[in-house]
Amino acid sequence: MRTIEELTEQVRNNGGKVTAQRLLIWQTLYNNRTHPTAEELYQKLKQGSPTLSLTTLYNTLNELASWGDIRRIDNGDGSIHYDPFVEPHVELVCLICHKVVDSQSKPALLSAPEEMDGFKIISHSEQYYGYCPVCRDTFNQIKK
Amino acid sequence: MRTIEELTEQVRNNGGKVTAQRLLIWQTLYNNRTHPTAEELYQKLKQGSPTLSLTTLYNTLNELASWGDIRRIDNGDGSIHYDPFVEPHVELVCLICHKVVDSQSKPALLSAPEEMDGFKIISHSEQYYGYCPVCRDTFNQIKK
DNA sequence: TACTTACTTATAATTATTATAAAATAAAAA
DNA sequence: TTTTTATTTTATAATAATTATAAGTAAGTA
Repeated sequence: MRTIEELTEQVRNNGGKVTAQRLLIWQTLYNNRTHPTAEELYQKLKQGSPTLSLTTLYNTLNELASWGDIRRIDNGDGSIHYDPFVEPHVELVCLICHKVVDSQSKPALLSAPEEMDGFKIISHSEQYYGYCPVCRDTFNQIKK
Repeated sequence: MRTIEELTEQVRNNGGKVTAQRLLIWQTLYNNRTHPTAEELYQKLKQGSPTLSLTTLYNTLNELASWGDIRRIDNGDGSIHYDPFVEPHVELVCLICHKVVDSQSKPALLSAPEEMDGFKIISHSEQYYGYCPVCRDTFNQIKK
């Protein structure tokens, strides 16, 4: 995710307004490595800004996602998680409890091509699907 | 996705029953490369099996996902897409229209480690996020 | 064939996300 | 500074995907 200053420029360059709500949401996401959902962010943000609406939060998250500053993670628990850490990294996805964990392993590719099959590429990640330490026992029961 | 025979064994080995519904759903997914949603599958399946319920379809899809035979794809359009093609491959994700396209490019890693950070690994994929050919014009407007 | 347990169905409930329209406000213009 | 205007926010309502429940059905087994 870019810095607050760069995001400010991004909004201004497109005729947008740098509102208190946008700043608050940006600051809460910046350097956050916890993959929060919209609802989790909302509960946290409401403490400092009780009138903030969920719609605004969703609008701001969708906007950041369209710029490539955050990424959506579907971990299968019914709500979308957001990840402001968009540098190349490895994600581990549990097939049973749906947890998504950032791995400590280095990704195989450190840089992405600028273009692929007509797509302009902004970021990338590697995902490994399997059974987390907690669910490995369950795995032994279901994967026979 | 494993073959129908292997899935049959999988169910039987766990005290399950190979029902007409499971077979029908398995057969429809096998060799399918279109990333269908539950609803899309349901419309198709209902033609041959009018009393099939959405609940059964969801149950069967979740079951296949927990075995690693299919993978969930969140393309941001509000419903989960399912991908029975779980061999290593590259996916291109558009940040604007949320389309997810299988790339023709070879993945950087052809095989996954058996274990990573305590996870038992079943499959993996590479994802590249950016702007698809259709949305690249929009990109020029929003990414200033 | 009959029994047991797992599965399926129909229905209802839940919940995440988006649409809408009025009110508020940031930023540019006067 | 005040005014203006377009963008944004808010509150509310609507939508739609997915899951829970409970009664009925059928696969596998003896």
